[in-house]
Amino acid sequence: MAEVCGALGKQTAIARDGVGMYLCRKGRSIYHKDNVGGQVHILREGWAFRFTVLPNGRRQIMEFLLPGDPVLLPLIFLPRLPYTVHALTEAMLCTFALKDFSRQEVSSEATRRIEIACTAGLVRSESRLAEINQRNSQERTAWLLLSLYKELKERGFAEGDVVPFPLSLAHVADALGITVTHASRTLGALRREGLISLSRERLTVHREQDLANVALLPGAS
Amino acid sequence: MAEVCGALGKQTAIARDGVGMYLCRKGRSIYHKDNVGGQVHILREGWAFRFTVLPNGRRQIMEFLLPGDPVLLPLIFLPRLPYTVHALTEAMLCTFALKDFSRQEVSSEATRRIEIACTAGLVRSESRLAEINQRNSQERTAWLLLSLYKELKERGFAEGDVVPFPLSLAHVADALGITVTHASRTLGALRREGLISLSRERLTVHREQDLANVALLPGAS
DNA sequence: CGTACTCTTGATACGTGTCAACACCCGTGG
DNA sequence: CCACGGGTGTTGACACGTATCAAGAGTACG
Repeated sequence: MAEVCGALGKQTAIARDGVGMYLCRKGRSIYHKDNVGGQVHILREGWAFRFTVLPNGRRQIMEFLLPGDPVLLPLIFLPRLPYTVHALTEAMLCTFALKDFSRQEVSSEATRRIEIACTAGLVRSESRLAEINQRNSQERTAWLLLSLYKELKERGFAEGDVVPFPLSLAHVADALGITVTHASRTLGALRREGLISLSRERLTVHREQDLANVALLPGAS
Repeated sequence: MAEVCGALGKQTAIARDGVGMYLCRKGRSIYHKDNVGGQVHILREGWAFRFTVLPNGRRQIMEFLLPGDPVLLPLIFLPRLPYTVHALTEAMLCTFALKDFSRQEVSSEATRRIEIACTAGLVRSESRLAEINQRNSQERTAWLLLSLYKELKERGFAEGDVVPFPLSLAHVADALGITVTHASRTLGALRREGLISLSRERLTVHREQDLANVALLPGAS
């Protein structure tokens, strides 16, 4: 279990004793909101995304999950969560039974790390409300691209200023709350301004600082 | 401390030994995002709200806090939070030092309750992204009024179909990500349709079911 | 070689923001 | 007591951003 808890920052986990591991096809479900007593996963390879579907049929993507991310960590504290998680690409997952996280199984120090990782993740996630809700579509789009770009770069998935980008326009649109059509126009504008390139699942950020300005991010001039 | 932990559901806390208690004027700050090592509060009386201000100057109100709510409970796990909390009305707060929550001070059962309350609060809060981002202004407004109404009713603050409502238009607008002007129009429409009345800090919901329909809430026909 | 899906682009309608003016309420100070 | 001033809510005219609908090009895949 030490391995699991060590992974809760943003590093890759190492699967070991008593721990399952499986491959999930692109587009398949990893967790469904009607599940109860699910397991906690760690995404070893590939991408996933967490979303809800509203009564009116619209889908809100809350978060994209990258290799190394825990999947639905709060399940440790709550028996069910109102989200569904799908694999965005082919994904390799390792699984931990919830009972392995009981007080008897983990040290007080490990519990503390789990609490912190879980809370920090939710706080960051909640902050997205402000990032999205108070910006127009161009700013939102720039914000999404830039935050994925920076995260991927930090984790060593970048080659120069190029990062993998398996999202379709529908994913971008549903994450930002705009239509596919408009997402296309907005991305087109960012391209035409020479800020980014985006093709064949690869995103290139040509002028990071300018993109940050468009995104209205702090640290921008 | 048993009292504190018992209060973490949605009940009112009872202040006791070693616990501070103070009055906060309307509009004054309860917690500022640059604080470190703050205290955990429970809102005994009055309302408050939690928000962030973006680099572009726009304010996103994340949540309104009602009597009985813990204020920034996650401070137990994280040294600082990127939110500011202001009193919306005159507010009575009771205060707990963070060290009172250390492992030595509280039982394992109480720790568990805190973890659950903290996580559940953040999950609900994160869900607001979908509620807001995927709805138009009329639906958002109906949703906000209805969720406050139902919450207040559950906690016994209603007299019939009337609940206290100390929010100004600016609060509504900043919570929903629309302008004050437009919030006024939207509320006007809901009034004209006979769904609600709103005056002198009192909200009346005349036809709850119809309001739920407008809000696109589940449980609506 | 189709067939379905994704992306792009255009024309148009609608929702929301912006700016401005004004009414109203309320606290303040003359 | 009244006059003033600021904050808040309402309404109108207009501009702009985004959705909708439709068509077509590009791409993946059987």
